[in-house]
Amino acid sequence: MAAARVRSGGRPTLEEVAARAGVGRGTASRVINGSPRVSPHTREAVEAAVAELGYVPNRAARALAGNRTDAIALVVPEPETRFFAEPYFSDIVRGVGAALADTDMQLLLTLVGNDRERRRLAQYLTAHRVDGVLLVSVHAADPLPDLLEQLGMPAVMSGRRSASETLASVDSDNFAGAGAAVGHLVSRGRRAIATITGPQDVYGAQRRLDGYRAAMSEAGLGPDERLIAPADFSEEGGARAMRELLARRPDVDAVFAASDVMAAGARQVLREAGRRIPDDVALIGFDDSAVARHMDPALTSVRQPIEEMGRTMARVLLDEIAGEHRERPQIVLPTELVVRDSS
Amino acid sequence: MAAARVRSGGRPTLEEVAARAGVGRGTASRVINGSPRVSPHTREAVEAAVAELGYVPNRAARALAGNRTDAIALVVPEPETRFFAEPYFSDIVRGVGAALADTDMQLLLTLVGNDRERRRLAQYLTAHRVDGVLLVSVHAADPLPDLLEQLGMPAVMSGRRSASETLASVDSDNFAGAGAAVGHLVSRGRRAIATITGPQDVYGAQRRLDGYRAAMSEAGLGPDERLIAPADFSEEGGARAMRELLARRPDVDAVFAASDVMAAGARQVLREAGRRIPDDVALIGFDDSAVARHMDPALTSVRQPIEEMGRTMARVLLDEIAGEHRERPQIVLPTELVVRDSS
DNA sequence: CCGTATTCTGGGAGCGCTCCCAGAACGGCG
DNA sequence: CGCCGTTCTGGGAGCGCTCCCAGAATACGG
Repeated sequence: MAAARVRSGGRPTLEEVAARAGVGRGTASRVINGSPRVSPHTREAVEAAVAELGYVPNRAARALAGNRTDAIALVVPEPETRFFAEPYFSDIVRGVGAALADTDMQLLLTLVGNDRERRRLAQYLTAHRVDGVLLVSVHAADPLPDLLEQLGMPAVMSGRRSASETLASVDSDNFAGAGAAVGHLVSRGRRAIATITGPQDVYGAQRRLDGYRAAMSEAGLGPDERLIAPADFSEEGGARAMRELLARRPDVDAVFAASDVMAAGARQVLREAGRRIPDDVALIGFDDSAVARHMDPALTSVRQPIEEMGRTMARVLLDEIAGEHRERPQIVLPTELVVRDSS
Repeated sequence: MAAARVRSGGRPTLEEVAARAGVGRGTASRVINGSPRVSPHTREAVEAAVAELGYVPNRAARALAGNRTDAIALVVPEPETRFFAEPYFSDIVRGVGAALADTDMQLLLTLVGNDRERRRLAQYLTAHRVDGVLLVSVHAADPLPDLLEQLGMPAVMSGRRSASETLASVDSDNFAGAGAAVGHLVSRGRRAIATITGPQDVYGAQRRLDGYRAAMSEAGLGPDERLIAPADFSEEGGARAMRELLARRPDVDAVFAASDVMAAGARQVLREAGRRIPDDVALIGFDDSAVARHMDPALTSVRQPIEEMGRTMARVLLDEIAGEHRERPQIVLPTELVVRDSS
């Protein structure tokens, strides 16, 4: 006759563990949370009881009593097709997951759409549903980062909004990556090296252009604005930009596109114009995505250590939650040029 | 001086909402949970108080008191590179997210590795950390589904383990998809139509082969086992299989690969063998991934409605959690042939 | 107009845990 | 051997909510 109504799916409670180990609830709690102020003998007894009973702490109770949730949110901008595209999303998730594996932190996935939703989100996040927030694909005008900062919620973003980012961030070295791409083209004897840029309100895209410019002047290939065509990270945008470049500088012999997808668009146009890759025009992309590997010819591309970025973001966030380093680290991870057939 | 220690980041509690509305805690709770047993007048008062205070219920307290978590877990097999690859993961997440957007269910992302971890996972999941589980990329021998079933935990999987699946599942019509691919090839006048299969312990891969076989005999192209080459969904596997096929049936004039990635491997081999696509050999893949769109020539492929699968999985799970339909629905969503240049 | 059925409402109990305080047990020193 | 400091321990209080039970308010029939 249901002496005790089945609590929580019949799982043992801390109290039961304590009783079994012959100690008090407080002591059992101490052992489970790794407090040092427990005698070895007692500790063993509690640990044995935990094992025998298959005790797993109730998260909700913990969260309620401890005023924390042991959960972090990965906030993903839903409308951004780009972020969802290979390889970004999967790899970030994989990296974050790896960093969290040894922790008992949970990963909450939160898809948000427009700015209104983002504001509402800030409220929800603070209503103590998470201990910290991972932000990806943040635009310069995004209200969320500042909101989180005001609320004092630990947060780390991938990429930065500007050179003087106030939140903790993990970025890849877009500047050096672009430089390496241009350097490689130069070393292959290319002179009329053009670039197709990403949207300039994305800091990373800015840096790729900066890197291009710096490498060009360093190579003594003075600035020629006709070699710079703006686009928006899309395939169609890449194609359009390539057409412009061809019109303005028909002698172009290399193109550095700030994303693989734009490179794919450019390739299409080059092919239609009868230019052979890499013989007539060398082509380099950015991201080292599946698109690059399967393009024909296989695309040389600048690889970002995305999985490692995810891992690093998670680690930085965990530190921040633990109350360490209040100095908002700005981490920049190296990029790497992956040379294939297109250059 | 700190009359009340800042609770929960200073957020209002139900009690405060109730006080402000001039009602009891119970009544306030009823309004917030949409109980009908509240007078319209009272309801309005509470709703006003909620709005003024910006009240958001504390999840942990709710979970503890209500013995539910309002959270579901998406369990992702970590070692499986395939699942993480385009387009599966992103699209499933997107679909699930969309279905959950109107709910206040949270999405927990759980990456699991080997079987040992999976067993441990079952324990954690039951320790009432989630109300339900979404399983993707399940193998025939996976212990997790049965574990969840025993524990009575609501669960839905993508794909099935066999024809007689006991858990709720959402699958795509692999059989019809394969049939459509073969039918298309036949209608283009191909006769020596080969197939490169996926691992046969994956039910979906089985069904694709079944669909191929059925369509072949229907077209009067009797069975020829030499036209069937097994592989493992990998690019290298696809290449190997293609070499076999070329050796066994040099007259092959079409290949249906059970995944785009395998098709990419096959394309490589065909090209090296001097066979033109589609002139000499037509090629069709499965998944309609980015790889297909960017392949040269663009790959004809069978599209699965992955995002919709995600949405459907979430909906079925929510129903199951709500206690509806205990009959474990087996849903099969239609596939669609996307014809491009390779066939 | 009263009794009874029917709504509506307030608040006690309790979910399982952490925090913290006070008391018990132990140790070292004079 | 007694005193005080230190370590260890038990358990009360409380986190914010839901569940549920009585009691209050209202409605209805005779």
